[in-house]
Amino acid sequence: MADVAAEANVSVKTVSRVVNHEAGVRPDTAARVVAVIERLGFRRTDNGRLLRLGRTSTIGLVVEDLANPFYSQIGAAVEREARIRRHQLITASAEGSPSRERAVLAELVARRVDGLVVVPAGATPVADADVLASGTPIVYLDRPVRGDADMILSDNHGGIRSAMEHLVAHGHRRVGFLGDDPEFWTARQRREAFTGVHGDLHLPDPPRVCMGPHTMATVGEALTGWTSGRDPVTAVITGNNRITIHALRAMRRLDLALALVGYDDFELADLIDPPVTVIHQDPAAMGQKAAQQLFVRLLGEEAPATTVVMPTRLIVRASGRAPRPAVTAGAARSESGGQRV
Amino acid sequence: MADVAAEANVSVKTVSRVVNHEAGVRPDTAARVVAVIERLGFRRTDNGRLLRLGRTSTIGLVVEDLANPFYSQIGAAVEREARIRRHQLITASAEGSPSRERAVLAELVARRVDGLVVVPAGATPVADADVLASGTPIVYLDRPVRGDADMILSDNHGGIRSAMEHLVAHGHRRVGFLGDDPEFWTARQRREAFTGVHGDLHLPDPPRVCMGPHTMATVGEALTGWTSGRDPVTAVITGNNRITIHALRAMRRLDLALALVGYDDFELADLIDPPVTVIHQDPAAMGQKAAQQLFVRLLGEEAPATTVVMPTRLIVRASGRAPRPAVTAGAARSESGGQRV
DNA sequence: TTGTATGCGTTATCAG
DNA sequence: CTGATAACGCATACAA
Repeated sequence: MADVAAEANVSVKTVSRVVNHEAGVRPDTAARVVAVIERLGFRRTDNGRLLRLGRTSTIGLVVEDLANPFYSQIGAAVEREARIRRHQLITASAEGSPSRERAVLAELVARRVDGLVVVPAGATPVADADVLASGTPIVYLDRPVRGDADMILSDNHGGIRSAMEHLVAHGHRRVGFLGDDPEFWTARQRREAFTGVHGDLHLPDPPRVCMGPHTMATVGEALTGWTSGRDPVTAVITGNNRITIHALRAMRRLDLALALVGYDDFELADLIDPPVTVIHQDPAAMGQKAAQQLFVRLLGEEAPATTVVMPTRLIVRASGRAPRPAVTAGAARSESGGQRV
Repeated sequence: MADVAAEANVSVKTVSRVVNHEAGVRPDTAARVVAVIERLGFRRTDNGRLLRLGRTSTIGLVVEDLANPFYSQIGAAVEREARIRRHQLITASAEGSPSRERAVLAELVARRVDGLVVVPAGATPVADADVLASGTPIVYLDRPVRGDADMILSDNHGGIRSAMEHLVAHGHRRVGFLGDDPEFWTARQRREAFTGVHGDLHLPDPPRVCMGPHTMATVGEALTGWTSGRDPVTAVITGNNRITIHALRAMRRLDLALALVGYDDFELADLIDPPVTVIHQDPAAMGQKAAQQLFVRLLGEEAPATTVVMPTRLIVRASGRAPRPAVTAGAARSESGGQRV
């Protein structure tokens, strides 16, 4: 900028004015400056500007794994909202580790991002002290934290309930729940919803629950156990998209034909045989909501922290009906008249 | 930092030394400073530091759509490489628009990212002039650009060839190609590979090609056309993951049972009926390679631009064999002895 | 061992 | 309308 100023025989401030389209520059002066800018190929650097302005026009997003479709859809939505508002998005994976999450947040705070959207890791997430101290606005997503903060959550209880009611309506009484690592709040939440609804619907005790972390092997073992004894399970609910996939593979490999409702919709769920009934949360909508809430804060809104619970929707395909004929599931009273699901 | 200095009765420089763990500070002084830092909750801001240092420890990633698994896997890999090297990653979606890509790149250059990984948009991408002028190291990914630059590409020709050889080995002679928008270089590349190999293998002319942009409807129309006349097509190759999915849905809806090989692997391809044979590119490996190459440049490597072509791998499942019995595919000489695929 | 002066690139203030 | 100067938060060179 100094170069341009020297070349155009004006002060840096005048160049600054031209670059920022500020009023109060004589047209011919402006034209001269513009010409020099073109000739020298000058581009304003944001660093100095942002240092001076005290903002970075940057927001940070911290999730567990950017490659997981659930998070990548959140990421795409947050980035879009940011771009609309001329902000840039720094993304980081915490890889499920609370300590890494703290480190990543510290780095983002050090960089003075204007705000943060975080899917918190760990068993009982606490509003991050560093972030709190820095005063950086933050919106937590998918899982709540102890402390006063904006949160966008999903209706886990409602999702599980809709799944179980669906299964029961199709004659299932013995339903198993394959949950994720109880380290995750959502996993515990869904487990509690499962046992709660299990009681409400007067299903035969004990409720079968197997929490993760899961691999296809652990899922397979659980399913084998649940189906090999007396009173075999005829349906399972899986606690998230990864476990759904493990379960589908395990069922395929073990040649089990259980009814299934999966948490999280996934692409191609309709092309699997049978098409998979799922509890749909809308990650794009959640991400958008979180970003919007963050920008409300960035605009100086001082209202008390809000918690938004986003609804889920049961997408009925076929896997929630009675098991396939291959299995002799005496207890399952199929309602769908021999439909091969 | 000035506050801390004042409070501890030392100079800013001493605080700086303590913060950066530089040698040459008396332990008791350091302790005093640390105490004040704790008390005031001081955290160094990167802005000033980076302004002074002339680097930002930030790299940028520009792709078409962060929610597409192909790109989100690239994003996760690039972010991981960046994090290992204590850099942060700014991601942006160009949404397939060259003008938006230019705008996004200009913003990243203005922010003085240290380097860029870009999946270029547009028909004939040219090394971005702004980026070039700024001297920002850049690695292009998945599609080449005119001009001298590092590129990580995928072996599109080899991928298509492996798919066609597989289909021919399973008795198919009339194969259709459903490509993406010829706007994309990869789409054109794969189309050319298809027609080239089609000739090499002496398959009956004319080669059936239908380029996008595609919806399930356009894919359905193409498939209907190809299968309804005489000399019906018995197998199709799809040009990327989105088109594969359109094709699967269309075939399901139209009750067509064509052999299929899809470009790009996708989760659950093995659970579809029949399991989908795919040409696998490894987006994570491509992203990692691109980031590694970028960091080589960031370390000052001055070697001439390199182009790396990553191999593809045919993952054989079942969909590439003869069509299902439902179709009377006289021309398809199944080799798999009645196996029900 | 510690401090002073200076500069990174930009914008704000206020005087001309 | 234009410019000189200070300031943003930090690091470097050099001096004490």
